Amino acid sequence: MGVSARRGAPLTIDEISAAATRLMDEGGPDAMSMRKLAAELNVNPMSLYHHVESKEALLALVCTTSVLRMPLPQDDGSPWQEQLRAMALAYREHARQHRAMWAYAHSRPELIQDRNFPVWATLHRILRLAGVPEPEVQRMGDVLHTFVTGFIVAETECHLTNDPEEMDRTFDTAIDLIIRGLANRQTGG
Amino acid sequence: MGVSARRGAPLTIDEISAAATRLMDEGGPDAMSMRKLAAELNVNPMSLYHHVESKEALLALVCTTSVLRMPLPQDDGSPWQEQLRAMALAYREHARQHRAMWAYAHSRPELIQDRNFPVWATLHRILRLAGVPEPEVQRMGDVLHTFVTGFIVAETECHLTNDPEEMDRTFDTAIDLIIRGLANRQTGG
DNA sequence: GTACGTAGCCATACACCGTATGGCTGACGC
DNA sequence: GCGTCAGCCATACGGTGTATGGCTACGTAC
Repeated sequence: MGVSARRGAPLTIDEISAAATRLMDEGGPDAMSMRKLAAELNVNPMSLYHHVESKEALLALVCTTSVLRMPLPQDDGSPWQEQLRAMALAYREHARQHRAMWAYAHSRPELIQDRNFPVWATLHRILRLAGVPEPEVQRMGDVLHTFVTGFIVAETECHLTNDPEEMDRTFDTAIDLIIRGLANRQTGG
Repeated sequence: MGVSARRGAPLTIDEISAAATRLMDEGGPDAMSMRKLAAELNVNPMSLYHHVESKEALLALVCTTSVLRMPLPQDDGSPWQEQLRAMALAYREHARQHRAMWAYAHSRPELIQDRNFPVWATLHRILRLAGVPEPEVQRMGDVLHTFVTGFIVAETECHLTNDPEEMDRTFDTAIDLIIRGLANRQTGG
């Protein structure tokens, strides 16, 4: 029923999403233009709008599907410090593969505010493991998330050193600071 | 020599910068279009380019002048914990007044990477006061900056709670976590 | 006074953007 | 055969940043 004149098969949302992700990764939201995307898919720009409500909606889709694919550390019985570090590293790796997407997602509150993403369950689990009392889990989770996110955005946006070794040391310093802050909730000043 | 036909006085860079800041605060970098800016100043769009190299350069100017105006805590002899908190609050206040600018600045590495901004001297001073050994001051400063920035971006971009009281509690949790992490550099795990 | 350089300004134009509108085509149910 | 509708697309509108080149009026030199 009305397949594209220039293509054999009809468009699919997955195809669109994949191409959009590529354009996004290559040049950010400005480079991901509906026209370029259509050209890439060998389709008229307006055809995209049969599968997607708007550019904004498409970018939201791209962000959420990507986040949902991010691997998270399972509870393997290792100490919470290890698991926390592993989770931060997962974030870091994901951000490195999708720098522009990260920056963009943070300008869209509704994409971040949603606490139903599995990320949050994992983070809260680790915090309970670290002995954070229940009424503080949500708040502490929010704080840690902003810290790790802030660090990783800074790293991927090149606000810090360019030396990879020094960068790793800085990452360790960051995680250690968080871990010490968490570990000394009772004793600390 | 060639004053605008529609205005009495010639344009000034300060005037342009001020209007650009206003547009930026109101609707972010997209709303700050050269055409709207020109209309606001009752001038032809192209006239702006006699005072400014490009939109990008103008936004860079807007960001840096604004950051330089941000008030910073002086060393009043109070404990480093107090001064650190005061500095975070200064950031917070500034971000609240210029949300969009903050988000934008963080997509422009060269605006953040410059360690000559007075912000850094103040931060490093406080860290020395907290007993951070000299070789770690720079690194720890970078880490703290990413943490505080991450938190404040999250707050101003509404990634967290909407309840102001809960927001203040979350802010305290964040600062306390940092302070504990710093205070227990030797003893902590 | 008059010629020239030039700072400041602006009209026009180009290439790009997102998308509203409305019409085409061809598969499907009846 | 006929209606419906999914999929696609041509056209057009109003927006963007800015390259180009020309206008005006002032400051200076002669």
